Amino acid sequence: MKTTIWWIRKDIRLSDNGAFNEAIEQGDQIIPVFILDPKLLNSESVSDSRLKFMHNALWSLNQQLMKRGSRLILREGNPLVELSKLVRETKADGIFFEENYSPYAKIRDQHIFEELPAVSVAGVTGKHPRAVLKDDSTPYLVFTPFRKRWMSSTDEFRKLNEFSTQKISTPSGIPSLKIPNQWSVPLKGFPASEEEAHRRFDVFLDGPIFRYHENRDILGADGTSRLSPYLRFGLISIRKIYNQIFELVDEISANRDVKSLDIWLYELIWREFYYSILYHFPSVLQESFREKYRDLPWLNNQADFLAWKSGLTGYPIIDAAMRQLSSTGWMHNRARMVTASFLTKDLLIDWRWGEKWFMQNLVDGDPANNNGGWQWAAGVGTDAAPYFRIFNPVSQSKKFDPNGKYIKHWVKELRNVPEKFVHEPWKMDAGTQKSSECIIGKDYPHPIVDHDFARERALSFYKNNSG
DNA sequence: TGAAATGTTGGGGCG
DNA sequence: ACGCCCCAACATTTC
Repeated sequence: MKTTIWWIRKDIRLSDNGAFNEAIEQGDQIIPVFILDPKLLNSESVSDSRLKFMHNALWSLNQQLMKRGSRLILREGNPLVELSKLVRETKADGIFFEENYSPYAKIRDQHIFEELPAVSVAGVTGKHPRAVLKDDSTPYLVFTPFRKRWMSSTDEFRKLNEFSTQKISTPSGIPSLKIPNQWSVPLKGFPASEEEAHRRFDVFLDGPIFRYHENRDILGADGTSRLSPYLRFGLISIRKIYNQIFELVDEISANRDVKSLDIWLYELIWREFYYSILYHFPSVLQESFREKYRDLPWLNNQADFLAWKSGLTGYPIIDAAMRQLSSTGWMHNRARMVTASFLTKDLLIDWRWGEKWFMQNLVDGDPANNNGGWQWAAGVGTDAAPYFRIFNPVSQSKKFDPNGKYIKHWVKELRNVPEKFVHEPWKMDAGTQKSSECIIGKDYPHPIVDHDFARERALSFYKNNSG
């Protein structure tokens, strides 16, 4: 009788789960365990929404396990200590888990490999970071060639390990924390279950994905998949997503345009790219990838930072996005770029401050992608936007929220402002301010900085301070 | 996955 | 009819 431990981390699902499958293959009895790691949970970069999403996901996984005659073992503490205890208690022969790429995870897992009979299985990304390298075996630093190499073979996505509804045998009497009832209360907007993840993906494939190219940047539209938190915690397998996409491409390419599918696929490959960057260059979590931008003398004005966080900058598009983030834990990707550009270029605040604030609020916050996005926006990372690419918050607003739908949804002070002024309300004359019940400086702030001035300031800041 | 500044072209008004 | 100017529209360069 062999007993195996399935250690659940960023793969909270049963279907197409390599580590789970391996544990099932090797063991007659399976112990599914999740370990609450105080090192991670007490970090400054945890968000309430993300924690809640994770709790919901674990609750839901436990329901699925119970239906199959098993249950989730919940522990709290140092993973090495807890796993060692669990091995002693259960006489388990092996521990199986999905490989993770963050610096903390790599070191943690290294110790576990040294002390315990542990085996890891790749799965966070469709392709392992070591599998997508230049001809000289060094990692790609630019997205487009990375993508081309990544795309050059996709055969490995043709097969999946679908998990049926078979029974799972789990021994009784294994000590476990009680799963709090609270964990069943779903997070608004993102109910966390494997079923919901698959439902969302199916809905997206059924239509929106074909309009993704035209709709994805429209802030007020529902043009994106909103799968990010599900991918973040592995409620759906990325390999399954690639499998379905490539199947769909084959199916329709004869008679329909696949451009939209490609564009969405590119976004997923950005995810692969940033996991690869973090894997090969773990220090990006502490400093700019590009050395010449490591010592920029950021202004770091606390009042400006507070205005940005609270959505009170006086630029409607920025404020709408920042309020969407703090009230829902999610922000449209276009808005992430615009707000990140504003913090770094217009306010000259250290990109790491913004990165941390996003981590503290995002339901999908993940170090690899969040860091990659911020370094890109600040112009200090791999394949970053050059520093002189500065977003204009007004033209971005006019372009991607043409009728102000997104702005008016999140910035109620502007609800009666005429369309003509919704992107730049400070241009309203006194009469219009009065009739739209939006006095600038009273009901809604003046812009905290003049963009034309800020743009020039940013250009000389980067130019003069890059070593 | 930018936007401003600068350059070029061509049509139309006008003397 | 012609030259001149203006400027919108588009293209290219620059930050």
